[in-house]
Amino acid sequence: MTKAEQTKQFIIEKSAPIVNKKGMAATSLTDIMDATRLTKGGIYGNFGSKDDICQAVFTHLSGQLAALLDQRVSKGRSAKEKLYSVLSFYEGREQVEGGCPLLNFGVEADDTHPVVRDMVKRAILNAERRIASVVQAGITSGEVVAGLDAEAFSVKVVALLEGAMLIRRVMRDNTQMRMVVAAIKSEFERHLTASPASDS
Amino acid sequence: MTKAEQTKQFIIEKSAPIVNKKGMAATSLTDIMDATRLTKGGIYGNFGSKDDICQAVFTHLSGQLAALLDQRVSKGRSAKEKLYSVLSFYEGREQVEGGCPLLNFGVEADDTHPVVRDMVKRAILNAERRIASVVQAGITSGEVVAGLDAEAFSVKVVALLEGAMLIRRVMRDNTQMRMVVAAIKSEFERHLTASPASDS
DNA sequence: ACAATAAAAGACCGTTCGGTTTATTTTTTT
DNA sequence: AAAAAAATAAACCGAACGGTCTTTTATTGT
Repeated sequence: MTKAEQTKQFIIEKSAPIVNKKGMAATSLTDIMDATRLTKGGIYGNFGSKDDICQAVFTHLSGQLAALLDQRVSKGRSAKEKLYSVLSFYEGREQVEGGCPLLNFGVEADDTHPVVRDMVKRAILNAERRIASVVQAGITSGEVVAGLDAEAFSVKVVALLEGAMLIRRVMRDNTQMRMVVAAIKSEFERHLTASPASDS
Repeated sequence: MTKAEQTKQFIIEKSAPIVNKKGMAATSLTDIMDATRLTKGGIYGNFGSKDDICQAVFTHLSGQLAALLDQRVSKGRSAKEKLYSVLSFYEGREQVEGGCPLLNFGVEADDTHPVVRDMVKRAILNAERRIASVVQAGITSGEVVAGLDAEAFSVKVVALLEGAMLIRRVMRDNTQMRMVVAAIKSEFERHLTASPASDS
């Protein structure tokens, strides 16, 4: 990795929590200068504009999130384990500093930044697809009954979790998140086949 | 209503859609001047700061939202009618210009503005209480089975709707909102008593 | 080690920001 | 209609904004 690439990555990583918390528009170049201990020259030598930095930050955060979730999915050996591992990720105290980037960037971009809005759109679809794949694999393997609509279920799960993350951030309390996760588990379990080889 | 009160209300109403869309920090005095066709003097004679305007805007928007929802609730004659009337409100194409103020202000304020964050917190609790009351009344009247936990159900409904509103705004498509509303209805109906006097 | 090259520093640009102040106009009260 | 009060206009303030450009400092290939 060349020096420029290192610095670019460094700027992204140092800026990410700030942009995720304060928002793209409200984050100033001075904020980024303070966080990186770099001057404007150093920053604008690596990025064309503040907007470029913000987009790179979102790509970084959503990629990081996707990697963490994929890891959870691959860790589980059954659909139930995979789903529950993902849910425990959300139930646990805040994964990404500043909260869910899909929520943060999505709300800011929806009316002001079509490019980022489209990036968020894709990220949401990926999140839904991740859940739907787990469920669908469970149906194929016979672990989950075919009556569960994988698509509809994944939409519900993502909407519930995003809503719960908003509530958790505003309330500064994750009891409602726990309730939501419990409700998802309960609904999922209603659709498990009564097979003998089920654990826990 | 005195002239000052009129002007104040006028500024709030003209600013509301802008602040709701762009966010508090990203909305400039110039934006508000353009929208109201007033100059800085006219605005600062009625408000102490931009922040005061933003807070008044949130109070206005959340109050308006609460009134619309209360109206829906009072319109229905049964718990089912009341709930479905509320759901159709969300399912229908966008009630407040710029999207749900709880979502917009909540996401912006959570890390940057404790005062507004607290206002959003109260608004969310009110929204949950509204749903819970409808369900609880349904249980009391015998329309809904006692097995349905009114509190837990209302948390789920609010989280689902907020998540669905995020998705709708980002996607610019409300098929997922429709799926979410359908899922809420389906779950609610599973908890209706099998009484004879049920309509539709 | 030493050029050639890449990267970062820091002064500088015009613009816009939120907010203040004074002067003027418009309401309201008497 | 006159006096008092309230509301608005418009010039003005310093600070901060995003972005550019030239100079200085590191890095890199040879």
